[in-house]
Amino acid sequence: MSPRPDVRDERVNQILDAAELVFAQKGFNQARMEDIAEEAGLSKGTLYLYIKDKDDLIVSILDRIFTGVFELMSTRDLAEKSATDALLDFASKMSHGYQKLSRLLPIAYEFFSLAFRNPVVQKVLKTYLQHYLESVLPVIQRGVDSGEFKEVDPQEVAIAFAAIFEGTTLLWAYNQELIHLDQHILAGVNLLLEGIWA
Amino acid sequence: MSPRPDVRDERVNQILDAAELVFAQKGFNQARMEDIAEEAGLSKGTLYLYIKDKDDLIVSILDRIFTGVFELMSTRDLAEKSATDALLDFASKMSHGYQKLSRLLPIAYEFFSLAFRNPVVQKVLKTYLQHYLESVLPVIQRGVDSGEFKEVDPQEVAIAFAAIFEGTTLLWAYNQELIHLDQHILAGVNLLLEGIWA
Amino acid sequence: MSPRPDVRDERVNQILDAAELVFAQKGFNQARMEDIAEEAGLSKGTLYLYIKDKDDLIVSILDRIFTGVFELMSTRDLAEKSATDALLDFASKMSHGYQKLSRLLPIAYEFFSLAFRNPVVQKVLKTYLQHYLESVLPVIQRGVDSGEFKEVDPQEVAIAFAAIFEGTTLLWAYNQELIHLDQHILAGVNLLLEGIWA
Amino acid sequence: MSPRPDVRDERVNQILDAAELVFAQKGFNQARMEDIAEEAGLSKGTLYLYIKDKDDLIVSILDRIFTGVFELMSTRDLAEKSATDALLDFASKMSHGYQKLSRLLPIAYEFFSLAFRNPVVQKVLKTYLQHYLESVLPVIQRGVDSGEFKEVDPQEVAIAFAAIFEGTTLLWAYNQELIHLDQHILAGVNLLLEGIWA
DNA sequence: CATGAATGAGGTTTCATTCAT
DNA sequence: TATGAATGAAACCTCATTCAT
Repeated sequence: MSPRPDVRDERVNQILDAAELVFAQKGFNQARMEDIAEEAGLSKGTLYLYIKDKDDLIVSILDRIFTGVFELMSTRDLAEKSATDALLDFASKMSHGYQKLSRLLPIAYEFFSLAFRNPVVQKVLKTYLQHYLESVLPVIQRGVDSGEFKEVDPQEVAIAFAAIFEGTTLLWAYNQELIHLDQHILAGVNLLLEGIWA
Repeated sequence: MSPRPDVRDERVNQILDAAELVFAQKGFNQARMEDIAEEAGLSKGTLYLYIKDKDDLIVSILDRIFTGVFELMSTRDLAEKSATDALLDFASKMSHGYQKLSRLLPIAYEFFSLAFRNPVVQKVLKTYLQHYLESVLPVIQRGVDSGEFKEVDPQEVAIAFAAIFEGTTLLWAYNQELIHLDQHILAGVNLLLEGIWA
Repeated sequence: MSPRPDVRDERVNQILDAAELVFAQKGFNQARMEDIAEEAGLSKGTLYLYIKDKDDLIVSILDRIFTGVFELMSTRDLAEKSATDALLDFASKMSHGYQKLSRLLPIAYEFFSLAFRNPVVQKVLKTYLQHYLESVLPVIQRGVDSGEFKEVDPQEVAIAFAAIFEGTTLLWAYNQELIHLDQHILAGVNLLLEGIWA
Repeated sequence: MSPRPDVRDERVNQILDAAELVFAQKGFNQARMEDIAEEAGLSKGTLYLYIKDKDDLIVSILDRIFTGVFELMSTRDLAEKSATDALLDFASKMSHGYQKLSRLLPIAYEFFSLAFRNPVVQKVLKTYLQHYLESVLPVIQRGVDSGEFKEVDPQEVAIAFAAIFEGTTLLWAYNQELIHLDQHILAGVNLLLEGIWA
């Protein structure tokens, strides 16, 4: 309808794409706004038509990442399966998702570090954990209720699962020769499942 | 040779202590050399008598940390116990060690992030994983050999254990209200053990 | 020639009105062209259809101001009065005029400052003084010639009058609680008149 | 006593001298910090060891100016003279002082302009007027009390005197060919005195 | 051994101006 | 005529590092 289709969303994504790439390559502080502008195919000044400042890029990138991951964690279609299959499916989806996001790992750890002194970042991460638990806890509870699992504490199990995801990813991050992300996530998950089967 | 031969070591540790503190509080990039000097009770110029430059502090701090953690991982006294008890002991020691190092977590994640583009940091982290595996693999193997554990792949189990350590720590890092470091590490380890007992 | 021949004048005044307001509020350098555009209800780009550049606004505004003040200083109807009444009338008109222009004072002092390094501005101010003297000198001379005033130097008196106007305004500019513009201008003028009456 | 005599005061004055010069030549906004550094014979970075930021220079310069002018306005030795002589002496001192400060006039008017939106600057100017009145009012009152002057309102007279000082200076600022600072201040003051003599 | 004054390269951000639509 | 997206020069300020004392 409007003469020029709204260019803002396009530009913002263009800039966030570029920022992700440059941050991953150089780290947040070594990344110069000019690098990002160049990578985005825009000029330095144009960046500031669409973002507030450099820090703003952090929150914007986090938002985009988690929006994607939250969709990934949707458990709509897990209800019909056994708890075990639902967890395995979930694990498989997460492991694929993490692999696709792997280019963002350097950024991720920088942001984790930031979370210790930046309340906004901290909040985003807390929300992430919350979402995760809301997705997984009911499935585990269902397994316990149905007698498929032992009488475990669902929250402890959910956290152990999450630890396997995050921990394996972290190990993989610093030794990609020794660790194979989906294989070792799957192995870890299976070990946990062995531990909770009735 | 110099009048007080160990004034150097004393000063270096003084500086690294200060750097750890300031890095943890402000992050590597926001930390000013002047902050570190002040925290160390020295002057800016004096710092440069004992360190090469700011980047040098990263490697020096990592070295100090891992020297400590490596001692922690020594398995000298694990040989006489059952594999299960040995792993539980190990887990308990690690969980305590991590807790003591928790003030360094913000630095740790910054360094993980750095590992993606700094070969020296990467090497330190690889060595760490190597050390860990060398400590834990024989214990697991012993458990398998003695029939205490199922016929699992020791490396997969070792990595799952490490993932529990690192992953729980990471989760704790961003939600210390929900996660209790040693309780949830212990829970995770127990779940894994349940999964591998014969 | 163009469909609405005087849209240009209308737009230019629209822009100068906006510029006066914004300059007075923020000062010349803090005023952004965008602020002026917004205040004028136009777009940034449109401004440049009617003005050369930001500096051009200074001269245009000065021109408009002095055109107004020159009309104010017209002494057409002073000829029939006594020199004293003529001067009092003149003072009263000026004092009213200054009060009406008071919203422009912040700009005025910025322009005075500019006069020291901008020849165009300097010329405008010199012309202003010239105009003033041409209006007032004959009246004073008439007062001397008619014996209404002592044998004073008309130029010295004219300058003292001007100093009272400008000086009181300046004092008022930085203490509007203590100084009341027309009251203190009138008081000053009366003191001067007392000094020159024969 | 101390190995290096305190260098701070020296540097600060060095910087303020340079800033006055550069501000007077280019105006506050056109003056680049680098210009000031160069003029001061220091490096850009060194400036910031001694001043907070560019704005800080404004207040510091004002402070230095007014400290000087306040000393000028001291009326210690005016008590023994007739009120008329005291005022003439005062006027003469002020006129000399203004002439010496004339290089700062471009700065002064820029600061006057600033006063409209900067409370700190406003306060400095108000204090200045206060000081002035405290110096001059008692002298005028004495003249009234002794019968040397008519029954005038001392405050109105004081303000008229100040207006003559400030107004003549302003006129001189934009036409130094037509106006001669001390001659025309003296003339103005004499006219006022003629007006108030009993 | 220790100091801290001085340096200056480098990065973020702003904003006057242009021009395709 | 009017727009507003895009540009890029320019300037403030920081801070790691050096070196004379």
